[in-house]
Amino acid sequence: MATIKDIAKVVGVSKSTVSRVVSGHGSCKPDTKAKILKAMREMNYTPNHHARAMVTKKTGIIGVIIYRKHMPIISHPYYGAILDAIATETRKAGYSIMIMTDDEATMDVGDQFIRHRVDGLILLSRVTEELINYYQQTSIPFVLINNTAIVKGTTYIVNDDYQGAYDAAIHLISKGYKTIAYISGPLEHRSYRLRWEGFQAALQDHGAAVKMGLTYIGDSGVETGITGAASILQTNDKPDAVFASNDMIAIGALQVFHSLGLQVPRDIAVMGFDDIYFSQYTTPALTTVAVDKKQMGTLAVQKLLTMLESQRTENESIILPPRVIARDST
Amino acid sequence: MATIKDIAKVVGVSKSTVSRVVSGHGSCKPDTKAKILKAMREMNYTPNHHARAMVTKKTGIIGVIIYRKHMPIISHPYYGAILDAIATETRKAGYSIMIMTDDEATMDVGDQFIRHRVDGLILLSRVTEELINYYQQTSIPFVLINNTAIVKGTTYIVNDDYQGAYDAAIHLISKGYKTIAYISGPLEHRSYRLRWEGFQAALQDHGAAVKMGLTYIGDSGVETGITGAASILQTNDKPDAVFASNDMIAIGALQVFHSLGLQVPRDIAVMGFDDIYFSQYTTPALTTVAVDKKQMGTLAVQKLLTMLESQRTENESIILPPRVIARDST
DNA sequence: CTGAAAGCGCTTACAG
DNA sequence: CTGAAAGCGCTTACAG
Repeated sequence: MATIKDIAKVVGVSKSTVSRVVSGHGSCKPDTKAKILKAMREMNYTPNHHARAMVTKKTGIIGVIIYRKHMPIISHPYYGAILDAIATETRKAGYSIMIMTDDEATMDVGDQFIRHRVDGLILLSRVTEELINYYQQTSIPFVLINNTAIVKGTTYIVNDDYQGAYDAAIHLISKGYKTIAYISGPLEHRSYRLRWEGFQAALQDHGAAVKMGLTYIGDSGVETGITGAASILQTNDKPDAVFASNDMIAIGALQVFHSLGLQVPRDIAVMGFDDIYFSQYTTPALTTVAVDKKQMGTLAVQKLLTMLESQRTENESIILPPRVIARDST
Repeated sequence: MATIKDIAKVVGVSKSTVSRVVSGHGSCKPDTKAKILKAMREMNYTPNHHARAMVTKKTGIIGVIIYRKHMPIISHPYYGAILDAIATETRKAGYSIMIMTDDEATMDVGDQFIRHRVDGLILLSRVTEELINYYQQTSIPFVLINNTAIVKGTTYIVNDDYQGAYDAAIHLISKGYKTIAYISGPLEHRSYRLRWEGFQAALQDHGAAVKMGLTYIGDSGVETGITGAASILQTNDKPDAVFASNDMIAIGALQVFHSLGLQVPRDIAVMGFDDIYFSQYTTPALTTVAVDKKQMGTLAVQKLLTMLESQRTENESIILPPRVIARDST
């Protein structure tokens, strides 16, 4: 692989001069510049990023960590959509991304990123307080997306989960449902807890019209929807609607009802949360609360880039407004 | 950030000695080793990956490029699943991955990876002959997954698309369907072309029992299924089954039939290809041909790692066997 | 077991 | 406009 030194020798100039034309910093006489450019092309020169990173202290890499309990994760319809936005936005800004996933909330992926001296970090999902404290003391700038824990002094981007669930409940109530069951993801996670609280608040505010059915709390996957829906059906007080705290769960519920011969929404309505890609293609199409996943990813890199430019960490909390999408399952 | 030099000074030894204990190469007297380790911990030392890469000529990074026409892509249920396997397997081997996507089949993402001096590359999907030639002359080892073009001298991993489509047709025929329509992704891509050929071959081999319905060729997304299904329904000779060359297309078709009040599979059967995660949750659950996406990703990194260890590029073609998954849509 | 030296491929003041 | 020098943080023979 050709180096700056090789091409300097061929052209008959110093490495410094070659470096100047390669990087574009500093001036150079037009015709020697032309000669250098030509040699670069002929010798197939490509700058060594590591050498450059060593001296400039900038790597142009931003690390992305997804902490989550269960695989698969990159392809996950929620996080994957955020990743897509992150990939697009970083690329636009000339940065590269390095992605790591970790099922345990450990620090060794963080350690990897420190070794690589990434310019900044974006952390998704199960980011605990302990983890945040760890990253804070590494002094590398980071922004959080849909973090589990809130720690002050950090910049994070979340969806307004409380409001979204509140709105969802209102939607259901306005449709005339009287008994609403609730299937939830793990309440340790901020988002599921807020959804749960927002939902309850709405029901309390409309106590006369509606009552809470059985609540089933499980994991965040389809299986939870399956077992949850099954157990809900066994109560004496059968609900006429079920709210699932995410679309995966809702999809599981949909399947159970279908296999049991129940008609959705006639026999029982189903509503989800997140608006993942496939929710529009379920049968019936799923009513849900849309989370602006693209915006989350895009804003995260923009905020991070701002921090990198200004050389200092901000602490800003961005709470994105959700939106009820009424489709055919309610 | 503490360097090897800092800790050498504190402990009172040379950088060389510190380097030896950090890297584990070379010997060191137990108690000076202990002192060094202690200092490393106290000073929060983390090796600089770039400095190391410079001298060892190994970066421990493998680049992953997904060439595809349309976004989103990381979250794509087919490629995302492969990415998950790649992420898991590389991590297991102590490598990091850097992911880039490109909607145009250009070389500049390749250029980025050369700058980073990645140890190897995994290229997914729309990898044209031109692109492969380009990567071959960079002399960086790579393996292809589900590549568009086949170029000899390369290592690639594909699904046996011909056989899968053949088997799919047999499945449909054995179920007694008489007229089968076909909705296809772009035939420029090897996989769609082979699926198309395999399907036709099976029909020819069983000419007496079945005939081909309308063929609709479009893109690879859900919309193609929607427009394709709609146009198929307008033929005089209505099919009693439709084969979609991927699950996304099948899902689109399913939706159209549902919205038109047709019962699947009673009025018309639908079969897909790929077995993406959501296919098991459609209504009715989609009959499809499973592609071993996890295996594709895992084998790709294993093959690449072998090449890296042996210091030479292999050329091996791995054709994974597909498997018909009969569910409720046929 | 340990240190001095050279070098990986670049950039960045500093002179001229 | 251009070059010599120092340095980024490591590793790797080579001596001792």
